[in-house]
Amino acid sequence: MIHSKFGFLSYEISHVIRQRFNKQAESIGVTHSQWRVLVHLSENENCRQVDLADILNVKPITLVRQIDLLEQLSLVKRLNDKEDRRVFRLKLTTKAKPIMQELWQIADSIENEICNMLSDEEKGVLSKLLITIKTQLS
Amino acid sequence: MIHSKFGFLSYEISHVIRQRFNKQAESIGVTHSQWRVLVHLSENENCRQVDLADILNVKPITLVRQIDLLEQLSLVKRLNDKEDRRVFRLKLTTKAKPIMQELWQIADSIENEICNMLSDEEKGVLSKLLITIKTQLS
DNA sequence: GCATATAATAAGCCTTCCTTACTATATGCC
DNA sequence: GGCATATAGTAAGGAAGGCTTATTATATGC
Repeated sequence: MIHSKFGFLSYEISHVIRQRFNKQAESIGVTHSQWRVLVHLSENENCRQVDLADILNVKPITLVRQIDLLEQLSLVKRLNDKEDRRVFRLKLTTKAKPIMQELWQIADSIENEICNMLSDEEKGVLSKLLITIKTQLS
Repeated sequence: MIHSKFGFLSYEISHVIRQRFNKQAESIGVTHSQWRVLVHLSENENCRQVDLADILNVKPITLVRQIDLLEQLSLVKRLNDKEDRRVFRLKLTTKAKPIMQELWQIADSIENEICNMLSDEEKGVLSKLLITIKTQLS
């Protein structure tokens, strides 16, 4: 039955979440995908584009476009690596910090809506199971 | 912590699943999104485009393009409604049936990979929680 | 010092999604 | 009957996310 397929369920859920996020973050000018880049970058500052693309599960060329946009928004900087002149090291700008806080607030508000549907225990179980899957998928 | 956010987790998981599905279904010429249309249509045969768009959580114009493509592949037919000349009723073609079986097999194989990561009990709990969320989200 | 590998990117394409605006048809109301 | 309003589908056009293939510059291994 379709309704018990994780593939479908996780898609349907993340689809709705993405839509809500995009709507609320529209005024900030950052999409859910771009926010995903920012978040993973903030956890891996100073990484190379090729590393971040790998973390994000996209091809390097896909990330190039996104970094281009984020650089235009002055949220991300490409810094030359001293040891390897081919590579850029990625950094969040100081301007990015407060904007990311706003984005986290949006994410939190959506997250809270979902959390209200579950008990504390259920929340814990769900997180654990999803983390298990995510870890093993990559 | 990012790693315990359902929004992120469900996205990351469905992102990987979508990629795998698209790769395996490439030879069939159907994307994950198009398959999503087919599945929801098969559960709501003879519905109007506007109804299906609503089910899929997309705007009618978005569905128009997808139906166009699926019609080109001879997987879906638009039938005139006798009572309301503005509407089309959507149907899967006979050609769609075997192709959907192939697609279900791909989906099942991906699903099984995930299921192997969990115990039977965990699977049941996860389904239940995700269904709770999905139901309340819409 | 040459062959091979790698990082970033350009060109160009497809799909998904949208906003806005149009056409045809239904429907409610006078 | 006839007009106002609502609704179903779609054209036009655009943004974003994703890709393949090929190019350039630089590293690196032999």
